[in-house]
Amino acid sequence: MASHEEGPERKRRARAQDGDAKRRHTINDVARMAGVSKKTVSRVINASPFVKEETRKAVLEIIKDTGYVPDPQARGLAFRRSFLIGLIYDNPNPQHTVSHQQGILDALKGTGFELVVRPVDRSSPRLLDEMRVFVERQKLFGVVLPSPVSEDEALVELLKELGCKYVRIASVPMDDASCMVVSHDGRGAAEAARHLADLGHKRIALISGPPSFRSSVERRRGFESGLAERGLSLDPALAKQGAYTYESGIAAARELFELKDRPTAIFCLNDEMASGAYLAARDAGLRIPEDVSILGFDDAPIAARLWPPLASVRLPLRDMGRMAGEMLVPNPLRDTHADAHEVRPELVVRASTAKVG
Amino acid sequence: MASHEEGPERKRRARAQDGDAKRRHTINDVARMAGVSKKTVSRVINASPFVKEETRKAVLEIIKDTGYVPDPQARGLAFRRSFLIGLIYDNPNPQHTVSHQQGILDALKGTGFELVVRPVDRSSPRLLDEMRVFVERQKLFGVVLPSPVSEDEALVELLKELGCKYVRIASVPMDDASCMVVSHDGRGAAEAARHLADLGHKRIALISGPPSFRSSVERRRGFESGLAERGLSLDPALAKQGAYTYESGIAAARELFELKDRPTAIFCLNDEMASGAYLAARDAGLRIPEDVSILGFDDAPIAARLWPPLASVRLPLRDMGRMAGEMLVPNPLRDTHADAHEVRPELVVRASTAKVG
DNA sequence: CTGAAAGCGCTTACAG
DNA sequence: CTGAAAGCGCTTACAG
Repeated sequence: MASHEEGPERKRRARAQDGDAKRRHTINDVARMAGVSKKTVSRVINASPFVKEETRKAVLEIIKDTGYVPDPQARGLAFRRSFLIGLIYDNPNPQHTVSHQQGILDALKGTGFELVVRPVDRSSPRLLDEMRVFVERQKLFGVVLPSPVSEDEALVELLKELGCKYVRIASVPMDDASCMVVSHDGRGAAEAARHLADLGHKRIALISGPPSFRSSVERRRGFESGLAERGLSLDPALAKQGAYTYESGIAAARELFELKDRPTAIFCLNDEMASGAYLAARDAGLRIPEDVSILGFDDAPIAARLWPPLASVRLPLRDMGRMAGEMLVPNPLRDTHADAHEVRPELVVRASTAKVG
Repeated sequence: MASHEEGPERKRRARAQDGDAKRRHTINDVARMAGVSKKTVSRVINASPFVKEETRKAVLEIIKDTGYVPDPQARGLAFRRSFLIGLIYDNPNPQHTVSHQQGILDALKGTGFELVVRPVDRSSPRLLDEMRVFVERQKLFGVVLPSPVSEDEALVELLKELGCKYVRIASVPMDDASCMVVSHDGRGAAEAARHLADLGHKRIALISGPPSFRSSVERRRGFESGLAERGLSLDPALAKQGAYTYESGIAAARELFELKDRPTAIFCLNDEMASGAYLAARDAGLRIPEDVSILGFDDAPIAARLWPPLASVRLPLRDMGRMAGEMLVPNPLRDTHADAHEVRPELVVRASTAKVG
């Protein structure tokens, strides 16, 4: 025997091996080993204040030594609530989804909660029925709704009816602050407008997204207010509506380039459409940025890969996901209402914009 | 009273409303209404053959009328197994993750299984410990391992030890066919090589990924065998190793363009590096495809947005995810061992390749 | 083919 | 501050 291995360390090993062979420990094992009732162990697990400090310590030590982890299914069954967070999304942009996911998981790490993903078609007539079954069957603890799903008021009503917590990620406040992460897309768009104006551009065009996306409405509003700050306004002839797609960006930009008095700069409300504008500019024989400045939104991976690199407005997607996750899961260590759950879009300047010729 | 509302239809409504107000129905409600024991209802739910057809029908009707859905937590607790499928990924490419997710969920739709996502750092020394807790605590029914996580033999061993089903998605068979979805990246790379050779290129360069990615190894192998089919071979001076990143693509392509006898075509083992090669070509004053043909792999969204549009090898990611999902969840309707779980990469020809000048 | 009993691993009342 | 009993909604043996 290694005689220097004595005292608590040895006891710990012995306990850790106890039953380690087959199944994991249950609350009963822990209770027995700690010499208390399972109810007391339960109180410790759930951080009940009604446990003598001494008892708590003893139980916690056993928990640590045995590596005991409460069974989420059993807890969920008794609680009538699972430890699952749902991510309900309908976004064509994979980067958004993955970044949000990553952020939510940052927040969930170590909490015992897991993330269940659910892509949906927000225009489907069966959406609400599907969501009802999803939430009820899984007894979801809460859900995260990125835009544009976050803009579905009927879905939000359903969640309230089902007693399911939710956090809406959107470009503008549209609910109680305690269940909103606001990205203020409008502020980013305003900054974009000021940037172009400060480069001397007067004829600045806009290619917007579908009005069914609140983000497009807000970005446009912000853009116009940014222009106004510089004493400019959006010429209706220079306002084109796209569909947030590459093809729609090409078409809208072509129309703009065919104008007698064509714009010297174009702000596209996402990078996909900006990519389309690149193609249209090339076809029209226009150089970027010498003949036309182009600015996008999202700072998608593609932005930095285009030539010239596309200036764009970046949203901190992962941070937004993390905030949403933190708002959903209980964490006594965190001052829940400390900060407003808002983020600031950031203008990333690249070579696609320049002083007006 | 609406006297035309009689018979089964009325009974159905009455039953549907029964208790509909508060909670959802349980197995006990269904048993009582069907006049059988809960065990019999359980047998129907689990498609046991030991139920009289008549009894089964009666129970199924009640289930349908009441909208009863078994509680997955309770079932899981009794089964000692959850109805959750895990997706464990470590892939810098969001498109891969989202497409795989979508495909897995296609397969899970209507089965009652849900997908829990888990990004990991495959180089972390704590990976195995984390995975053990994840799988054990959630009592995962099974997991999907896309590459490069699928290449981690230690992780696979752990899953076996824990009795957790798994499906590995990889570029080449590396396990029993019943737990593999094979994408045969090598075949796609061979096709790429033949394509370039058939355009008359002799000096074809390769920019590979890190050897720690099996996909890179397989793509390279396939590329070389494709060259061999055309009586060509890879000149070691034209083989550069990248890191699957944009920057590494720039650096590798620059080296190639500085060679006295530079290549007339470059095959990049992913589109990120091909984007880098575009930049390097521009800097070197080389036109694509007139001076140099470039071909990528992945057919990422960026491929069609670059100028000129990048030819690339496409993998049916969503199909691969769907296959993995189908292999994991039990489905009596499907002939599990019917098809080999393999897919075929597809060469997407675009303007970035041309006959050698 | 069907059912009564016991149990999965927790928690909620309810007592002390 | 602590515990014995009952229950969450299912399933596994075990009987018939």
